[in-house]
Amino acid sequence: MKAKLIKVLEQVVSDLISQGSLPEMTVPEIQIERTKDKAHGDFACNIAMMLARPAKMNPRLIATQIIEALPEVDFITQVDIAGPGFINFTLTANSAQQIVKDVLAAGNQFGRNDLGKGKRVQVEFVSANPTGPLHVGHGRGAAYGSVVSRLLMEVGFDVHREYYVNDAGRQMDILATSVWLRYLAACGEEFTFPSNGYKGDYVLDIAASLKADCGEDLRRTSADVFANVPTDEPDGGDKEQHIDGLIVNAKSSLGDAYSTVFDLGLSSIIAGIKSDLEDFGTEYDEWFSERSLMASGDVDKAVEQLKASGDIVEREGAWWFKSTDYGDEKDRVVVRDNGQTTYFASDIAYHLNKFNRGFDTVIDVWGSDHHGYIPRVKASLTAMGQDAERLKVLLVQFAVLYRGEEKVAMSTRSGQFVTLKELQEEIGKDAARFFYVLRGADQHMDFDLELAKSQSNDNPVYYVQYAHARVCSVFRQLKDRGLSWEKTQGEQNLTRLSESHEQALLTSLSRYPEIVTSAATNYTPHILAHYLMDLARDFHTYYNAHHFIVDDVELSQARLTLITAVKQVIENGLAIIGVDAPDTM
RNA sequence: GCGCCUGUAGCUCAGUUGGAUAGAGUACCAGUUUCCGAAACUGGGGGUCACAGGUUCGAUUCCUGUCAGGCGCACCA
Repeated sequence: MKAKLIKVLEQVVSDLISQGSLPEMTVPEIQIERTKDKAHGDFACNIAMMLARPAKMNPRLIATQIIEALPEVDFITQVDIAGPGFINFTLTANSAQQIVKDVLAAGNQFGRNDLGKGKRVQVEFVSANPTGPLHVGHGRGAAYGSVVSRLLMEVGFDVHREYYVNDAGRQMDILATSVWLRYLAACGEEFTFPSNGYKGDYVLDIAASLKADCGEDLRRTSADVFANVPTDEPDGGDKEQHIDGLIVNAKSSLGDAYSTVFDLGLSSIIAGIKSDLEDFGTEYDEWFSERSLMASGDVDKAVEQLKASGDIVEREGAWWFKSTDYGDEKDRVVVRDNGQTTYFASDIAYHLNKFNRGFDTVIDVWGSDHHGYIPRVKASLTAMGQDAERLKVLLVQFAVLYRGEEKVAMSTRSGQFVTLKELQEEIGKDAARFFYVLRGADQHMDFDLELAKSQSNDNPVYYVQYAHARVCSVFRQLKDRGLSWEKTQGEQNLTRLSESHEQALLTSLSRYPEIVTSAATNYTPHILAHYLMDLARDFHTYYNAHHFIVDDVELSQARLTLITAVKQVIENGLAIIGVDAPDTM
């Protein structure tokens, strides 16, 4: 309807210009928006005010001319001038009611469109290091990434969801060594656990299953394990050198068996992450391994390509990517002087790999602490002849955890954190997802655990779910009374929906497709969550003001038809967010 | 010091891409159930949109500066 109106107005303005009623000028893009206040009709247009300056005419005068020249439009009943020169349009009652039929006809497809035209989009999100279970900080990225993915599917993109597994590198060696040390302790060896090792309970669990698998085959004496290892930090040494020394000893004394420990640690943690995400309503199409990227030679190839183009040069024994040539603030090391490639080298290869897989758009969802990383990744893509604009990095700000007034410190290393699993068990998947998605991603978020736990009934998600359950309850009541809903009869009597509460609901329903499109194209799931709360409120208000099962059969059927449409839209919206729409609470 | 994000009601946050009298939730106060679920509804108070300039018909929104908070500035990942 909006688009139709815009077309009509464009025609009118260009006619006025050719008639000489308006001077020659370039006409700005015509915008139609929904009014905030019902007194201003349903749609408003500000074109008269936009034209006032170039035309050097009074905006109200221009508006008058436009209205006079306006042809009949079938779904508009009234056109007014208001304020400084707004043109307000009021819809006919018929066109407002049409939305109910549209919703019921489309069912769970209502809200979908083909804006994306099947273009392929990759969304990579969470991608936390597999060195421990996911914690609540990852939850926000998981909720955000998965809802953005679903929104993009809803508007017609072919979406590929991916988790990048950082299964290479030093952190993984620290994990493997931590597991082995816990295993040795379980075998009876006595020593002080390194301050920089992973101390979480999950490491103990993995060590226990290692012992169950291998018995004491991997046992070495603690004297051997700690031989020639620099002292740890608490003893006046360096914790990094201490743990690196332990890694070296682990690799040499275990030999081939080291990979047994390493792989058990990795696979245990990945399995845990997968099941935590699944429980959290977050699915993936692919788990992409960093090691596979190295094994395939992609990392070396990417580095060679950039060496050939002169973008990677040797300096002080290391190889540097000259990202300053592309606007970054400093150059970045890709191959260290010890010959090892950096994480950034893998990332260059990974992003090239993504682009080569033929995605039209590549989306990375990152924690905001990685924002400094964007220029160098884009720079590397540009250097390799790719269009860096195709990469969109969406930053998610941190959720700061509180227990009441007290801030919760989180560290994977010390093992003191609240896991995503724990959060789910405390407040449930639905509440957690809705809560995370309720705020804009670029908004710093305070997440008070006490509040989320103790007042979980006040969580907005229940408000929306309750609206859905209430509709279901009405239909249970209908059945109990031996009555039934006749869709055809209801649709024929939609003109009976004349109460202000009903008008408000019709307007809210008609907004849904625009909300989905806007949420998807702007990557802003929170506006969908807010919309659902608004719709639920409109429904609850209506519920309290009017009865649906009434003696007037035609009116009753019309109302039942309306609330069925409301139920459908709530279902569709909640499905995108990944929250259940229960029939009873 | 430089860069990114943020600053809106006591608190947590929206604000439809620059529009009309800045809105919700929560908290507080006062009300609403013989009737489809009160996890609901109705009403009330509460604001220098951090501050100062600028752009224009019009600024919470865009630009500049100042102040405040978060994060980042490794041959770590």
